[in-house]
Amino acid sequence: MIRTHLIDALRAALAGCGVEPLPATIELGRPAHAEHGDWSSNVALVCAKAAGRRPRDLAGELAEHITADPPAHVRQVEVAGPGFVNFHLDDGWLHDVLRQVVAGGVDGYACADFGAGMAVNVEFVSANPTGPLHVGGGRWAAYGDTLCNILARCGYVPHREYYLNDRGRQMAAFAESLVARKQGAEPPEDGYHADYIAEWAAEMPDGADALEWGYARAHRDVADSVARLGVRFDTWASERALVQSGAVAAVLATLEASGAAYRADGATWLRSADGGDDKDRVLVRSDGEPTYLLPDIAYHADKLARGFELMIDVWGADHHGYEERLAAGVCALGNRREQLEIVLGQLVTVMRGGAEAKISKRAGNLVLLDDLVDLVGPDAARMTFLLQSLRSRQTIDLDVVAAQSMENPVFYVQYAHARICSLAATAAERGIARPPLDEVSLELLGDPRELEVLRTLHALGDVVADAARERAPHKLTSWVRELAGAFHGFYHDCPVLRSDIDPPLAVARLWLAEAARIGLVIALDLLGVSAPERMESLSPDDTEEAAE
RNA sequence: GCCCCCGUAGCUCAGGGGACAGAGCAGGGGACUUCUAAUCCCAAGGCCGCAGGUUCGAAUCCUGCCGGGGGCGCCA
Repeated sequence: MIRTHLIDALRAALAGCGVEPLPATIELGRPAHAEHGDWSSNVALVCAKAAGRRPRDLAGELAEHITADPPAHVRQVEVAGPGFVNFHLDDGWLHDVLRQVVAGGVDGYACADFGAGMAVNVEFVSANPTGPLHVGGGRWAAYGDTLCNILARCGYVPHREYYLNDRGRQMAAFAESLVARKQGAEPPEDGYHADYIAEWAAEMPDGADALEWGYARAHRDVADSVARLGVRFDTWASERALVQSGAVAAVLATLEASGAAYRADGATWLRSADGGDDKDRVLVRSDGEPTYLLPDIAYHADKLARGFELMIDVWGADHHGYEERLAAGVCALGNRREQLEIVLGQLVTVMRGGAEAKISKRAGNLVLLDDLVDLVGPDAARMTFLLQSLRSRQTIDLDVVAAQSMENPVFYVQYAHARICSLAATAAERGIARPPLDEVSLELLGDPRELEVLRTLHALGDVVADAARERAPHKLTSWVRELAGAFHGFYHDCPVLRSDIDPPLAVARLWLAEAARIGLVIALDLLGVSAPERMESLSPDDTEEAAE
């Protein structure tokens, strides 16, 4: 809105100054420092060379043009620094933001449509169905689910999928380990030695097929664990079903027929080196068994066959080397490289008792996602995973997390929401209703705290869009913490229902709080964190007890 | 040896071409006759790993080093 108007004004000014060709995009940003105005453009710096003028001179001409016929809310246009054009606006543009937030509401504000209905398959977690989910799996669960939420808000149609590697060597080793424990024996050397195997073996009915029973047990366990984080998969895709349907064999035949696969040394190879990989890779071993690669290619072909235009796979960084060979296989089937996008996340390191707990299900010493959720609750657990970029490694020290769970940023944000609800409830008790927005004197909102809330709310649309484009949900986490901070500051400095506050100002502030509530709910919903109406888990008494 | 990620305040991390680099936590000092102090405010804390390069402008992009993590199988 405001941004488009300013950019249009800049474009018109550039044309008026005889600059051509006009730049394809004109950047407009919010300066870090208040004295640089509300909005700022570097367009004079960017265009100066092509326009044959000094940046500050060009900026000055632009400022003159715009000042002659300023867009709505523009109070002053000035040149600053090396040649920035800075816009100083009146507060009205922020009052417009309040109106936009309220008009859009939880369902309509900060939505985008650039996804254009594209069907996107997002595959995440996909841990082998041979045991409960490790803490690290929670990172992928929280990330993938939130990414889907954000994509949906931008017009994509996301589909949450979990790929079950439900056949092959790992499943066999898992079943053998269950059988061994059931008989009171040690699992095989390369089997699963973690404690849960013994527990599950004890649950397993006599005469049960260990592989089938264990598979179902693990599948259910994983589904329950992610459900506690609010994650529900649309599809649990089965590798075994893919093999049994003949899809894997069909893909192999297609690859061989097209010459993308060839036989050598008794094995069947994919010409992945042609597709950007370091070297060719084995599809079928010389003993006739397929490697993981072949079913994976078939699986991704299957996703496309199901109508998805884009596949986003969320992988741990330890699978990094696998990306190019899979892409080579997918492309060898005639698909475009852009249809497969791999998001690599750095692994979670789990600490317990001062030592690193291993991730391997086989080695034991497992720290489960359920353990973390038991310890801090689903909201804090999910927020913890969403605090950081996937690019940086995350260390979760269970001892620290437990000790500091009350300091988790999630409560800071939830408290802001609870305060707004409490404010609304008190207003209702006192019979103070919010009149329709167009009858409210929003121009009374001019306190820096009030304006900061509105400025932050304005940014939400950009934050959501950026988070979707960059596959970076943590940007939303950062934003919602900012909004909560802005609201807490407002709440502290700007009384609403106090007797010395004039009714017109009180209702304007009530509407401001409502707008903040809408922003908080949008972001918390996207993050998959609850927005409670009151905070009950910690009373002041508990604080004192906790301090003892 | 090659490939990917990271290195920013004491700690955990944002920022990933734009102006004087931010937040939380820890530590120091202050604010509750209240709409919930799970809050707010002030002060302090930085060769943005190092060295070059590109640019009007580099924490940000490029190259090379150093340090940490991960990966380079007819394993999964």
